[in-house]
Amino acid sequence: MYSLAEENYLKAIYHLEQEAKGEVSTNAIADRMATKPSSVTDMIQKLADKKLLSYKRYKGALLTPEGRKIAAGVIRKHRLWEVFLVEKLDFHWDEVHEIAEQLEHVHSEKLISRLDQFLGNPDFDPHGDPIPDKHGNIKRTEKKLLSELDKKQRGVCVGVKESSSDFLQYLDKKKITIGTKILVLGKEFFDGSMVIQVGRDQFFISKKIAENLYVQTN
Amino acid sequence: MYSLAEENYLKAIYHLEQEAKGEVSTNAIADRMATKPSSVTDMIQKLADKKLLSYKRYKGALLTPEGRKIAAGVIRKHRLWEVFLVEKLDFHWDEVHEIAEQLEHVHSEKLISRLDQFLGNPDFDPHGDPIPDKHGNIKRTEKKLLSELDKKQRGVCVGVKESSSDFLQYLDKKKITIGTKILVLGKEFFDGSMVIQVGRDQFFISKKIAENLYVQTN
DNA sequence: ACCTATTTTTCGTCTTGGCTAAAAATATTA
DNA sequence: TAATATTTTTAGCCAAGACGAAAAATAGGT
Repeated sequence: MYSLAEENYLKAIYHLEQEAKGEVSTNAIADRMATKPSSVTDMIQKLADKKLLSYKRYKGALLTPEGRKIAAGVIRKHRLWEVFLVEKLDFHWDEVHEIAEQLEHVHSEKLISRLDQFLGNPDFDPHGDPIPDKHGNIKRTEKKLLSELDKKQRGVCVGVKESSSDFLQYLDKKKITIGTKILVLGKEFFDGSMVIQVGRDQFFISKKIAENLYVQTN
Repeated sequence: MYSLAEENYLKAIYHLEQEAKGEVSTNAIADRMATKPSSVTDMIQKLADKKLLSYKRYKGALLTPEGRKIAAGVIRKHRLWEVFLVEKLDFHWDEVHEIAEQLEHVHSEKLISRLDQFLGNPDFDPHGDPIPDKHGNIKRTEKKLLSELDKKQRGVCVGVKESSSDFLQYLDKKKITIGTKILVLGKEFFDGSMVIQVGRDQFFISKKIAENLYVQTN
């Protein structure tokens, strides 16, 4: 059984590995966890002793398969609880993160498998992020950023890159959610802005919006 | 926001106050929490500083209204989560305690009020214990021990005193659960044993069983 | 290659919540 | 009431996880 602090470090390192592909630096971990580099060094040495990651002084950290499995387990729990909060307790998708941060540390294999079943074995969380299975494997989809689409292409919203409250509320206002179909009506190459169609509405979106919305094209 | 340790102390003291009516001794708290008296002294001094309980050296502890409110809040969460586990995730009532011990420390007012609503605002947990409302008030029922009933009296099972796994499994085997109607067919004054009727079955129960089963008579 | 800036680590310290051993207060019993 | 037993507190210590300051290693620029 791993401590809350250990689980949070593993999770953060897991995410940083995905984003950066390769060793994760002490500073990067400190930034993401809002802690100090010296604290990070302490902890990654401890996690290295426990064989959850490999670490050479000054060279950054890389999760071992065991460490990765534990991190994926925490992320699995986090995302399942988010589904629960949104689907069953009618929370809005921009208010579930903090609560899931707490729920993800409840230890019970049986609880999480029952929860998974209760929710209908969902593959994605309310933000469109994939939920690892009990072995830590993730079903990856071919998703791209809306900004990568060209004029007249269609896509289905499957997630967001940024998930700040402001951004999620913007999407809500525009009636964009997971599963929403989007058609690109026009694209301005000068500033990357677009005009898109959502349902019967047509409107303008900035490059910044388009670069933070994942869509699936089929 | 109170720490996990603080919440657990408050909860333990709350329960001991109910059972013993009056100041709670250092040793009693240490026993219940499987910790040492010296640790208890440290913590109750800390809680007294925070005005969550009143404490005079060598005289035991008594919760303040504020401390009692917090304790009741933790118990409310514990019991609501137990209902969730049994009603929604099909857990057996003898396996939910440990999980609820973890879930009860998740902090979110909104979560717990939504959960309450989702569960249909239950008044009792799966063991028949009352669930405090959001203000910490408990709806007490006139429950008595089965052992207090006389021959030919009827009662409805509303809870258990002991909730050991062995006992709960015994009840399960005998098809006794919350809401089960019980008729006392005979009572032996020599050893306190009884013959009771449950549904179409009639069987013998020992004094020990009868003293650990709460019933409501009406 | 050298000097400087940045990153990372080490070291000593802090807080929380435990513990043991010993001292102090209270309770009990002769 | 005096002696003893029990309970409670105090004091010093430990581990986890965080911090800042200073030292060490690496990276960059010339």
